[in-house]
Amino acid sequence: MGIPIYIRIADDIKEKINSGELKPGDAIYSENALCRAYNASRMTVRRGLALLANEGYIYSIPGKGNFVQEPDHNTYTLYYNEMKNFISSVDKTKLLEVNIVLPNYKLMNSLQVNPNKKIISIRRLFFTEGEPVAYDVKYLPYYKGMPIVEKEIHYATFPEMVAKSTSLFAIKKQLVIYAQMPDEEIKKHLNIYNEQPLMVVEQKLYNREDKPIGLGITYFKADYCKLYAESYFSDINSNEKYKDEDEKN
Amino acid sequence: MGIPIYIRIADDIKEKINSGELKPGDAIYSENALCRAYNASRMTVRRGLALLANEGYIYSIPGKGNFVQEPDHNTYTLYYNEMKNFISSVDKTKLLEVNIVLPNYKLMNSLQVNPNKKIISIRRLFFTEGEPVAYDVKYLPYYKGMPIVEKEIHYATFPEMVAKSTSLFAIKKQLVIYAQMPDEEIKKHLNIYNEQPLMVVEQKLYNREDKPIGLGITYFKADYCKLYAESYFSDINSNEKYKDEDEKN
DNA sequence: CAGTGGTCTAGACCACTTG
DNA sequence: AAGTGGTCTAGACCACTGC
Repeated sequence: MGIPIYIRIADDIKEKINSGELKPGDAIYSENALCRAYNASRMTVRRGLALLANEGYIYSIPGKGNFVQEPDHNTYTLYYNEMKNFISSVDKTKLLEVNIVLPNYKLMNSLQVNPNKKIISIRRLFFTEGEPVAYDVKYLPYYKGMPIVEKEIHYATFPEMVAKSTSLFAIKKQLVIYAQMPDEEIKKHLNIYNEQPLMVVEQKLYNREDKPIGLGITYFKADYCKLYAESYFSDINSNEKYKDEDEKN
Repeated sequence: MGIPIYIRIADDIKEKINSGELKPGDAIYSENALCRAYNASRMTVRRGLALLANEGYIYSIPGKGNFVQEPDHNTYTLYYNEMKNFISSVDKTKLLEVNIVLPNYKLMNSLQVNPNKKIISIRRLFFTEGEPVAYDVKYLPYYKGMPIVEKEIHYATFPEMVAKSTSLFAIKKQLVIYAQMPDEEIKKHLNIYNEQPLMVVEQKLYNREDKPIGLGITYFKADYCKLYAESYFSDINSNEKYKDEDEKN
């Protein structure tokens, strides 16, 4: 049969955990016991256990054994792209303003810069099918040799704008998400006449040295922004390619 | 030196990727080449590469090689607990109503049940320091032997309420997050007198067979709900325990 | 002390891609 | 045919926990 042993081991144990036969805190059979049970070498058994550990199912205590992990049910995978969310896609942007400013107190704090540091501020409107759907402000501390091209200003997402020099891998990001009523200026830009709230997404970018390299605040018309998240582990179970054979058994 | 070889291999390659020396699409040295370079066996080299693959840095094509992955900069890790968010913690709940209802159209659709299926509906208020901060509704299809105890109704989070029978592992969850104005009933319950929006979080739970087993909708007063998310890979870099030694080099 | 997990080796065979 | 990654073995030594 084509299913690798380590996958079978992982799936079997996973099944025991999902079905409740093994509960958080319970010990797994020892690696040597699993070797005998599956007639496999220890490296193969350990590979199976490594899979489970990566997916958050088990943890190990050296000298004691492998144990079922308490699942973290507060952690989700969130998909967020300022230009493309669950219900709408930005197809046009309008540049309202590009400016060099000095930081106010909040910016100094957020970007960890001194009061004399020049900050590039970019204000944009996002459109979906002719309708203004979001008002967007980006602040980036100005560093030498920072090439901001017109095309980027219009269509690049924030990480793409900032990551010209370093690799996108190196960038750490934080989001803070909340609801808010629009002020008069935003109401004007987004054509809001009734009482309608905003979804606000603050995006903060850090470089490899944990230094802030950008702050973006996007104000979405509530109607045009739903965010979507799902359980952290969407079961990377028996790597798809074995799914069919799996069902036959 | 105490740092395992496979960690060193992974860190070295990670460094090349983070610094931009290796770009997405580039090929890594072959496994055999890395064996020679680090004077290590192939299993050890492969273990290092497995680390990188797990963290999304590289992927492999059998027969060809290992390649640097295009980073997914739209994926975040979101922390969400209905009882405890970024800025406030629920310290009291008030049960407004527990009811057995028949599903309306939206519920039938959401929970994939027929019109005669009995649904348990639970309406609660969440308080923080005496202040009502959220209005919460849960719908769970009623199944035999479903023990809902008073204590759970007050203080359990949704996954905990539902997961009495199966393991929490088996539960898949989806969140949809949006902003909305409160209707009159919610305004009343949450003591909202001015124009203040709500953060709404819909939480849908599925069992192992992908069948919906619960729908929860939580309406937070905007002031009391900020959600927080960060880059998917918070650098599980050189496993903490090696951090110090790492810096010495 | 025996048993556990953590690291590592030096081979093997396979399926695949490339020239 | 040579090189690549994918799976697997049968050992080894270590540090650790428990009795």
